Amino acid sequence: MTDRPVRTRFAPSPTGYLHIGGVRTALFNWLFARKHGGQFILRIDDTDQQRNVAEALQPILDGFRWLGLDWDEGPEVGGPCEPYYQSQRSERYASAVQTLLENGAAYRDYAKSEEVQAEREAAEKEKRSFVYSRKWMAESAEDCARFEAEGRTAIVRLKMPREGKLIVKDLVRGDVEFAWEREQDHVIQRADGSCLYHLATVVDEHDFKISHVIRAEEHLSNTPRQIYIAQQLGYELPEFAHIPFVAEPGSKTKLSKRKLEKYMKNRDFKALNDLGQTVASRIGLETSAETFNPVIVNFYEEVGFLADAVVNYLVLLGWSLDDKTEDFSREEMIENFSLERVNKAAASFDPPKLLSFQDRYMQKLEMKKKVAKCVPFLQKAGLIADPPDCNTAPRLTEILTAADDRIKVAGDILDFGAFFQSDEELQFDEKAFEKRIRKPEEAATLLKEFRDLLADASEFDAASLEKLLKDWVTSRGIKIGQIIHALRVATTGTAVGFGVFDSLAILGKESCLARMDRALAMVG
RNA sequence: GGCCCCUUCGUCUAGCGGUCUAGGACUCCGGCCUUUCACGCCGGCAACACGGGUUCGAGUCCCGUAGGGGUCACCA
Repeated sequence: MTDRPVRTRFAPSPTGYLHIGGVRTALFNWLFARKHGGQFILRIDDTDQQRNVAEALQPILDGFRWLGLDWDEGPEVGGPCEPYYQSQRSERYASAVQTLLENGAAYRDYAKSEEVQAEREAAEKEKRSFVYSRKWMAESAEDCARFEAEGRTAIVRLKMPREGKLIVKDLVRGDVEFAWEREQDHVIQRADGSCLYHLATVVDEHDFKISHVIRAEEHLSNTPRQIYIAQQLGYELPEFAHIPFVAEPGSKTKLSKRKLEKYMKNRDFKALNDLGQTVASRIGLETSAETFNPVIVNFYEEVGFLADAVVNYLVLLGWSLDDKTEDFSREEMIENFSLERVNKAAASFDPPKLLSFQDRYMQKLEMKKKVAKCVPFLQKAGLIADPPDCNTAPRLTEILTAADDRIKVAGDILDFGAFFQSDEELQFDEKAFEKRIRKPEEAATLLKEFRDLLADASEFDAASLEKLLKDWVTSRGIKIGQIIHALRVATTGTAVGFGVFDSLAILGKESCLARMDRALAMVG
């Protein structure tokens, strides 16, 4: 470990959405920086962006904000190392290329891409590993002139060592050895002067004074060339930590946003997705599989997950403290995080486990906050006014109290839409109505009898109603099951939900009677 | 295919030579609770990839095999 101030970074591409695997990587960077009192920096990889960057970046920044992963430097907040957008840093890259050229660590190459491709194929055919012949390498101004006279244009390649080895010291994996002869003369600058990723990354890391490069393991094999670039530029090397990637559910393959169709065949993934779709359709959210699915973090926000639950789940994907602790507050996470305890093997994304964290966090959430989380969903569904009137909070509190653990994500409040609809609007679930009201012989009669009893009730709280019904059931000589299901369907429209007496009390006498009358009328 | 990485219950993991008849969590399966649903509670199934070493002793160290994965761009 160096004694440099700790500075970590995450470099999202402005693609319009935040990938869950990327978030896990960002989280580890953030945690490490916070733990060591350092800075967490966001750099934007927008070099090959055709689209509107600001627009495509917004969901990503929103995602980070929602998760509570604050960045010390980067877009919107600025910082001493501006600019943080790669597209604005081309001069820095170009000057680094110039230095490399002057050092002899890079050269102008006049080969046409077909020519290099041909060499590559020939090598493949002979089953030897490909090494560029450097046939069109310009070593002097004369060479350049000669090649240019042939109508060729130059790109810049790294002049990589062709013997010896490099040991990459990795904080997660230990020492990893690479042979230089396997490395290629990678292109670092195109004919049009634009620079490539590896060069840009190394320059940025130096300019931003990044002390620890914590990234997914797919970058491990890129590390030698980056180290070479840094060394040739005279940069102090950062520490490297290659963390395992997040894998597909039930597989070790890297989780990707492109393989949704495959994931949908996974029962658990599909269930999570369906949950999201249900909420989305109830709030009239237009969704496309591209931008709204469980691989994308914004999905969780839209559906009403708690950021703390998502983060807690994610931190345990590839990291653990001990053999039993699973729940961590943000402070505890920061306090306990260490790269030494990061695993080496890929961890697959497991929707049920995420859901269980969400359940637990929701159960712990204080009522006031729960109410606040649910309000926007009711508004978007058009069930309450925006801004809410003064009845909303108390009523919602009553409902949430009665609903208890049944609200797993904030969007689940829409399961109880019946309490916000007018008596006339209430939709009866056809199947439930058939099974509980129309089909049982006595149901309608009993419902009518109880309705009249209810009409005379003086107390309309849950406890009184329960006593009322139970006494009546006893005196009438029937079982509670013969009336209670019909009662639920008649008043809430559905066969499932929280306690019937709570339901009646929340609805109030007037609504109960109106709804029961409607139901009875439907039986005919 | 070359190079590199990885390998404990279905999944996330604990385990850093004896405390492992391998622990926890999620899932799953029973049961209890119960007016439905959910929660909760109790119980259960389930793993050291394989083969060699080293050692008095190996899930833990070494080597090999197999399997999985990553990477081999004028993408990032």
